Amino acid sequence: MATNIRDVAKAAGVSVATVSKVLNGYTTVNQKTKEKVLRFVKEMQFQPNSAARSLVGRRSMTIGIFLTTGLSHPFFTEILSGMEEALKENGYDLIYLAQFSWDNKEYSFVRHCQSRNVEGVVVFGFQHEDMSFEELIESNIPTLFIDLDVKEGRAGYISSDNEEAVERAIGYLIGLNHRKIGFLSGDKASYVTRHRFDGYRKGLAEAGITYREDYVAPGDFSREMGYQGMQKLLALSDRPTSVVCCSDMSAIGAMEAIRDAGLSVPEDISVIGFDDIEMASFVRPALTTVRQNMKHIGRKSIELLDRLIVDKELAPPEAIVPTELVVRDSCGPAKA
Amino acid sequence: MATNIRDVAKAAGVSVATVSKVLNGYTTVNQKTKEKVLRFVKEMQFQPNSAARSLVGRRSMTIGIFLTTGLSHPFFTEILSGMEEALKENGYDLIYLAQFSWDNKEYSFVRHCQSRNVEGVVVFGFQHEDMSFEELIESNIPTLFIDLDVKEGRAGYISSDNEEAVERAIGYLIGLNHRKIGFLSGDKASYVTRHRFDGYRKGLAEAGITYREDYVAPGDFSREMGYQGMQKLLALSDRPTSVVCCSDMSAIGAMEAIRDAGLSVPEDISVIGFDDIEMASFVRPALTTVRQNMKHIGRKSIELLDRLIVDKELAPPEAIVPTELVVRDSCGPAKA
DNA sequence: CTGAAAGCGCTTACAG
DNA sequence: CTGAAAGCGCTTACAG
Repeated sequence: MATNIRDVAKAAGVSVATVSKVLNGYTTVNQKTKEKVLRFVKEMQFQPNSAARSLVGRRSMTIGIFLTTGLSHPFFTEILSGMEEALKENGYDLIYLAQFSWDNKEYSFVRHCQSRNVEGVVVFGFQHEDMSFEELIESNIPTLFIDLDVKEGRAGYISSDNEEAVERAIGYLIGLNHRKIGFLSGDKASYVTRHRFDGYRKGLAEAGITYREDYVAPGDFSREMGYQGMQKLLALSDRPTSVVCCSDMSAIGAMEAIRDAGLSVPEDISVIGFDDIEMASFVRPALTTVRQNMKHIGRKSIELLDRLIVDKELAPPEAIVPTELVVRDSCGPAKA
Repeated sequence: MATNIRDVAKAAGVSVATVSKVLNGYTTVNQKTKEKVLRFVKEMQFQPNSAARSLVGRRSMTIGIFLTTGLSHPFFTEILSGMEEALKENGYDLIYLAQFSWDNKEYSFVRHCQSRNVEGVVVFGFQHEDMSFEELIESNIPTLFIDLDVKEGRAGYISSDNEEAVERAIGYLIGLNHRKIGFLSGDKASYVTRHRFDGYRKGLAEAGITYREDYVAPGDFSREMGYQGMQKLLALSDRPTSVVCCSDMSAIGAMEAIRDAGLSVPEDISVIGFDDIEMASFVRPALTTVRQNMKHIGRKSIELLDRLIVDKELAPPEAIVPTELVVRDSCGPAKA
């Protein structure tokens, strides 16, 4: 049906081996021959069968993607758009191994990758306790974790600079004379939450403010838990005048709780979000938040993975991406 | 490295052919043999190399996806989550052919599909005028278009019932005594806009209302154009008391224009959106809108495609998915 | 019911 | 510089 290497060899009057060599950039082939072959390749729109190629041990040029959340995680969308660019630039296609599910113990993700001849894997949405990555690490498949600090064998990771981000947010609030600053936590088990919490403590410490446990409300990034967490903070006799949240969604929930308590943002309480999702600029007051450069993270994750794939000796990378504080209308000076 | 069919054949003490046969469900193999083979397959976690499989003409179990928008289209996210389920149920993996770009004339998407041995393709985000689908149609690769009425060869499509949706929205407004109903158009060239416009005219006609060209504002689904389009409508001496929009984003833009003109929703003007994106329930007033069942569309698109792949004789499908009017706070009775 | 052999489309030593 | 041949891991007639 579709043209194969033999067709173009025949058309060009050379052997299959020669066509293969020009396709693979061997320098030993004569310039004239090379040009002739290339002409036919182009004319016949020949594109080598990737299955045959990977079968003989050549590169498959596919990267697998592995998510807890499914492809539809709102957040992942932006990561993807960054990945796309880098994928294209480096010649990869992206394969989503839909067959996999964690709960199926009979099934091995690693085996699936191998059966698909995937060259590398991006992993997103997992926490350490979710599972053991042993099999993946031992398989030696180049792997890049997003937002999880795995650095072992041929696996590295990339994440925002979560600690510095919150530290800076705290600094901003302190500049507005806040001293009573609450923290609306994300999922406790999560890598990013831990680092954001570290940033919180560090920011406080730098300003000489004593850490108060009751100023930290539990959460899980959701709007609902943001609402509930904020209610707890509001119930305090000596309640905070500001709060930094581990996600925009929970910040939005917090703002609702504040409003429902008859208070207002930012007059009574200042709130800072995290992520800068689209909605952050839509809510009223528009949310001041930490912008994560997810697009960059997506692009970089592919670039790092590519290097890991190409260079077998490369030490696993560890990339920390700067964030940006986007100041909008949800923070104001602390009430005296 | 990874175990192959020869390893399990050896372990089970049978020939490679026999292993292959049990793997492929041949009924000619002895029950005992079959069980033995299966035991080793499981024990050794054997998973056949998909490259070798597709090379011999067996199914590759991959579906390609083809988008104008990139994977990160906010809308596509929900479609994907529906696709995921159906992909899993039917044993496919999803491959995103990142290498492709429309502007590259040297490059053929069809050839890329062929070189990847993709069994079917889902196409999303294109309009008729964007390009010619000739090559794709002629290739006879089973194809499913989302939101574009291509039905030819082995290509079919799926879309929401756009016409009925707007017709019903109009009916709802008429029930609120509106007679002056505007239409905020989406991209003129788009399939969905055309059908929504048809629904608009039909809804009007059913209520015996004369169509007025000046009640139709141009747009492109964006917030900005929603804002501008609404401004045009507001400038009319005899302005509409309500407007149905071709997207939630443009409805949000329209609400801003109304507010900026010193009017309010729904007291002065009622507005209806389209899509029911997450933000629709966040804006104030919460947006009454047409909910598209994108998840169902995603799931169904894979199911239909699977049938098309499996049954070579199947006529190309055409699926129209019902919508739902989600009533929130952006519509009220027409002012007398 | 089972297995030996050919072949899918490529690449890569190897010989010339 | 070029090509014949072996082989990647599988499946499928075919013979037994």
